[in-house]
Amino acid sequence: MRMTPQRQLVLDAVRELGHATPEQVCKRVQGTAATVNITTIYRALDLLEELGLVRHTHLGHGAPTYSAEEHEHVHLACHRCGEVDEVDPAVLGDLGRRLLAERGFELDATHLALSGLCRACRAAGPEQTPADPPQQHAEEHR
Amino acid sequence: MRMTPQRQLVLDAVRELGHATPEQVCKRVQGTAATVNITTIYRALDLLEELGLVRHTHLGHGAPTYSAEEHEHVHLACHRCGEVDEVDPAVLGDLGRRLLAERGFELDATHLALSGLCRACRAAGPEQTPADPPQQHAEEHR
DNA sequence: TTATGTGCAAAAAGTTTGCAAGCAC
DNA sequence: GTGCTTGCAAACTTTTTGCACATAA
Repeated sequence: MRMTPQRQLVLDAVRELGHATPEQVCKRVQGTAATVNITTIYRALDLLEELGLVRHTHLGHGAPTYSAEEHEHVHLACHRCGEVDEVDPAVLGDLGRRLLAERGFELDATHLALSGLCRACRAAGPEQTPADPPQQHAEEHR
Repeated sequence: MRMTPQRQLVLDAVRELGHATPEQVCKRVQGTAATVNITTIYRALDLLEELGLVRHTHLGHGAPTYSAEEHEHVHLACHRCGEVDEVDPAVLGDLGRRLLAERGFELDATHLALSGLCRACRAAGPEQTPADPPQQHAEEHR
């Protein structure tokens, strides 16, 4: 395989964006090279993932996000507002070890987010339907 | 709202299936009432979720799965074979408490799966491309 | 030339929406 | 009749596939 300009742009975009959906990567790449097709983005992401240069994480709702491999931490996704926080995998303590011992399950903590309510949303109270439904804050970004 | 036959069938299906995608729920319901439309399944699932009778969990790949509310545990999803194991939320130990204290993040451990490699896939070894690619065992069920 | 990579169009999968018809009260 | 519910068709979003053309070695 060759590190083509398109693939390099995709890798750069992933590194710069931190986490990004294929759609967002596409936008970014097209800022530099407008003709690059979304198909190429998907293919490049798959390939870069096979090479171990990027990984993807499921944040809960629709699209997975891609990030550079070096960027390794556990994601905390708020299912009220969609905010994603990042924490050191060390917070998991010996969970990985216990799952391995008890269930034979080898945890990859960075691949999926942990879901819950972020500080801001907890502070905002448990109301299900905010009186003034703040746009961009829909449940799970539908 | 009324507990219509369709909605009852959807709820029953979710309870019987344990975890199921909307598609699977639809198949099941149509076993009893063939004319029920997939649209109705989606609407019923949303509604039952608002009522707190079912919840959905993101297992990592495409479709979310629905399960009955009483069915509460942490999911371990294998990203090699797609198997989903279930464990008692107690395995998480004080993780929830620590995240709350350190990050103000209120964990809902049942909403997202933990991802990793199941015992069987670990035993099968780390080969990326099995010599005999077992169908139904694609990475993340693409 | 041979294999690889790209863009485009179309297909596929999953989900949502609009609307007319049906049913409960 | 009024309003909630359903089925159907169509739209939409995200991702994948087929194919012809371009490009590198």
